[in-house]
Amino acid sequence: MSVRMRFAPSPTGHLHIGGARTALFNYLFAKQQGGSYILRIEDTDLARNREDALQGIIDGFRWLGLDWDEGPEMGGDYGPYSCMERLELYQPFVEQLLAEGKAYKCYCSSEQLATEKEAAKAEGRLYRYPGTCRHLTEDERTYKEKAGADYTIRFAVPASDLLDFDDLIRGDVRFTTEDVEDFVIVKSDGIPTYHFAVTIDDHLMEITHVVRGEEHISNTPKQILLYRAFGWEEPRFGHLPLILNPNGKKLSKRDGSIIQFIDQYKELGYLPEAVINYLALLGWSPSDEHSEQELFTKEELIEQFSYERVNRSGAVFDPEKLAWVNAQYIKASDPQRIVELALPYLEKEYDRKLPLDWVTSLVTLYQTAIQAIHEIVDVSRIFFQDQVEYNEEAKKLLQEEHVSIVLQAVRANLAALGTDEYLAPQIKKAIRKVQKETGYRGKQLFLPVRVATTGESKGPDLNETLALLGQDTVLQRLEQALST
RNA sequence: GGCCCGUUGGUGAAGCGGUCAACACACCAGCCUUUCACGCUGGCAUUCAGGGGUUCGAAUCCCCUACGGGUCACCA
Repeated sequence: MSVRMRFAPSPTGHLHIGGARTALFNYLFAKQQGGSYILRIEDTDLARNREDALQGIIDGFRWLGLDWDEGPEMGGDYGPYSCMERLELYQPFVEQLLAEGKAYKCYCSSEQLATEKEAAKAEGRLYRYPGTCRHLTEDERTYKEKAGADYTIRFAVPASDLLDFDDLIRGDVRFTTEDVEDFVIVKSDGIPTYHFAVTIDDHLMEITHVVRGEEHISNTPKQILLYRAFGWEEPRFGHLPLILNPNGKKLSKRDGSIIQFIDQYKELGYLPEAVINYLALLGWSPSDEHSEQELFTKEELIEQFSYERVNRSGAVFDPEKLAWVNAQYIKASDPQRIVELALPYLEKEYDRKLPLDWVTSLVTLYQTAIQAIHEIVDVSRIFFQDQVEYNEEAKKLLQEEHVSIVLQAVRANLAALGTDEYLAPQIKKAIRKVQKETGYRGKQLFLPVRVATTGESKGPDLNETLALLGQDTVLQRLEQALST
């Protein structure tokens, strides 16, 4: 039987790193096994569905390169691929359960249930739905029915029974039916709950492996109960460790401690292959002969991935390591690609078109210095300012005794260069000459020049910087510094 | 609180009964570059949450305790 796996998000918001990581760990295995990868939308919560969320998720998937074989925009033989389009498909299964006495109508209102819960809580008891409507007499039932009371449909959980499964990552996990109450499978608005829809969908779509976050581990017994009620073969289940924030807590949507949405990383200028690479390492590690490798192409990940090597404990998301991975990819990239990615940031910042060859030189200069593309803006400010701003530290440095001697000599030597000679190699020679003339070298020589022309005490290769700045600008800034 | 899952350095982790516990990020130091960054080299867990076992031998197997996390919805 061929492997079929799915990622089934609810369209409630942007694709976040936890979801993307789950999607990835499904994708890698499906691809490795030559199976199918399905994207399905779990949109049974009308109140929380958001119009643009699906598009956001699709965009995120496309950007990350997680191509799906079936699902939105792709179609497939097992469609449709969202619950709300599948509503009529669930109906017969609900009726079957009802007819077989494996499910029943529950007329308890949510207010009533809430009150019972409150009471239980006040008494320090833990509340579990007592099965009130399960034991209704025929009369009571018809009465409620006649009154037109709203109802949900609950699954009648059988008496004590072992509910265990062999988790792909954790091995044997066991619950008993005592642990689960008569849960709702159809809400009072007639829409199935997640538990119900997901198992019907997984079965109908012939999903072979259900891999999701650890928060679903305690939902698994409910789904197993459903598979058993229908006499269906269960898929393999697997539960991924949680991604934690720096405080060791599960990420919540509003957690401000880290950037957690995929589109935000895109906007900041992270490369999709870097995000994939980092996410893969969050919970998974390569085996022996690759144990020291940190950088993996998607193809390598597909080849090497295995659930046996997925960690069982939660992983703290480390933005610094992600940044490092991203920097590795930026450095290794074709400069042309980085230029194309960087150009929009610069043009937006300065609201004008910039000459491509000049930007190419600029970006190339900084390619090894940035960890994300957006940094190009901050780092290259000096090339866009009319005047250099000297901060206190710079001013102090420029006051040092030898500085004016150095700067005057530099100015003279650079001014002596013809316009067509004003290139990095010639500039280098000119500065070397200054060293001979003044006797100053190293830091004493370079720092004043850098500070005078850029206002910064650090930056990329000075000769290249001066060349790109242009002769007029450099001479003018040296002038400015000398008169400060 | 019940149930479930987990616990190797600040972080990601390797390790799967046998010399001094890989590697990477971060951090620190040095080298390189006539400057900064990049890069390179070195340092950074006498110890694997704690305590008991089992064993000639345990981070690795068993038990207990502690701690952390997840979940207990007409949300997914």
